Amino acid sequence: MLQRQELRKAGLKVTLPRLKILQMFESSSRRHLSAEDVYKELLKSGEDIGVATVYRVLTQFEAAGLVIRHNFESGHSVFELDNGHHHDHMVCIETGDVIEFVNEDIEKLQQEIALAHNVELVDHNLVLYVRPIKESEKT
Amino acid sequence: MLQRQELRKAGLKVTLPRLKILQMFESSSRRHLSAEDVYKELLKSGEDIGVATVYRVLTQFEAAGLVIRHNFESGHSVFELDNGHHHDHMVCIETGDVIEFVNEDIEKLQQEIALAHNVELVDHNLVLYVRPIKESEKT
DNA sequence: ATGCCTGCAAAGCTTTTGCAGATGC
DNA sequence: GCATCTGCAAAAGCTTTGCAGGCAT
Repeated sequence: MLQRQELRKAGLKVTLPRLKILQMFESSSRRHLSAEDVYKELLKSGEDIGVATVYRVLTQFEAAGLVIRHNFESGHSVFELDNGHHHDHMVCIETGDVIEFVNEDIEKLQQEIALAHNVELVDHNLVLYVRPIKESEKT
Repeated sequence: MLQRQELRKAGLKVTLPRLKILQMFESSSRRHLSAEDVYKELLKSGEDIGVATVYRVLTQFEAAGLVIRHNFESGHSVFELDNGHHHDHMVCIETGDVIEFVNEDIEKLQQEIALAHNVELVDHNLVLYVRPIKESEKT
C-alpha cells in the first residue's frame, strides 16, 4: 500500500480513481500511457471512472511530480511515471514503440548552448523518430 | 513574383490565399507562426480568407515541403518556412521567443545513439526551454 | 469548360469546466 | 460534518470535412 503514502505525500486525498491510476502506471508493462489509454484500461478492469476524472487526476499527478507529461506528436499527451531519472525518448514511427535513452554528452552540450546564448536552460525535449533497419537496407 | 513559381513547382495552383500566406512567411519578421497567427494577420491586411483555408493551405505547404510544422508545446502547431537548413529551437518560457540553433555534435550523437540501438534515425525534435538569466542570479 | 480551390458552417478530437451528489478523513 | 473529489454532460480550443459556389488555366 505504498501508493497511499505517495498520494498523501503529494497532498492528494487517497481515492479509488487515484489509487487505480497510480497502480496502473506502476504495474503496467507500458511505461507511456495517454489519457485515453488509461481510461480504456480502467474500463477494461471494470472500474467505473469517468474520462474527466482521468484527465483531472493525471494533471494533478503531473503537478505533484508523480508523473511526466510528454507531447510526442501533436494531438494528445502521453504520461509516464517520474522515477527521478531523466531520460530522452526514441519513438518508432512504424510500431509506435517508445525507447528511453540517456546521453550525458548531449545533456552537457545543451547546457553549453544555453550558456553561449546567455540564457538559463530550464528544461528540454528531445525525441528521436526512428525506424527499424530493414535487412535489405543494411550497409 | 517568385512565389508563383514555388507554388507551381509544388503542384499547387496559384491562388490568392496561397500567395498571401507564402508571402507572409517570406516577409514576416517572425519566422514561426501558428495557423491562428496567419489567420489574424490576413484579417489585419484586409484579406477575406477563412480559417479552414489557412489550415488547408498550411497542410498543403507542409506536404509540399515549403514549410515545416512544429508542435512545440501541446495545443497548436507552429509553422516555419523550410529553407533547407536544419536547425533546432530554444523557446523562452517567459517571452515565448524562439531562437534557432545548430549543433553538429548533437546531430552526430543522435546518429550514434540510433545506430547503437540498431535503428535508423528518420527525424528528431529538440527543443530547449530557457529563461533569460537575471542579473541577480548570475554566478 | 473543367477540375481544383475557397468560404461557410458543421463536426471531430482531445481536454476542461460546472454542478450536484458522493466520499475520504 | 465538511471539504475535497467524482461522474456526467456540456463546452472549449484547435483542426478537419462536406458542400455548393468560384476561380485558375
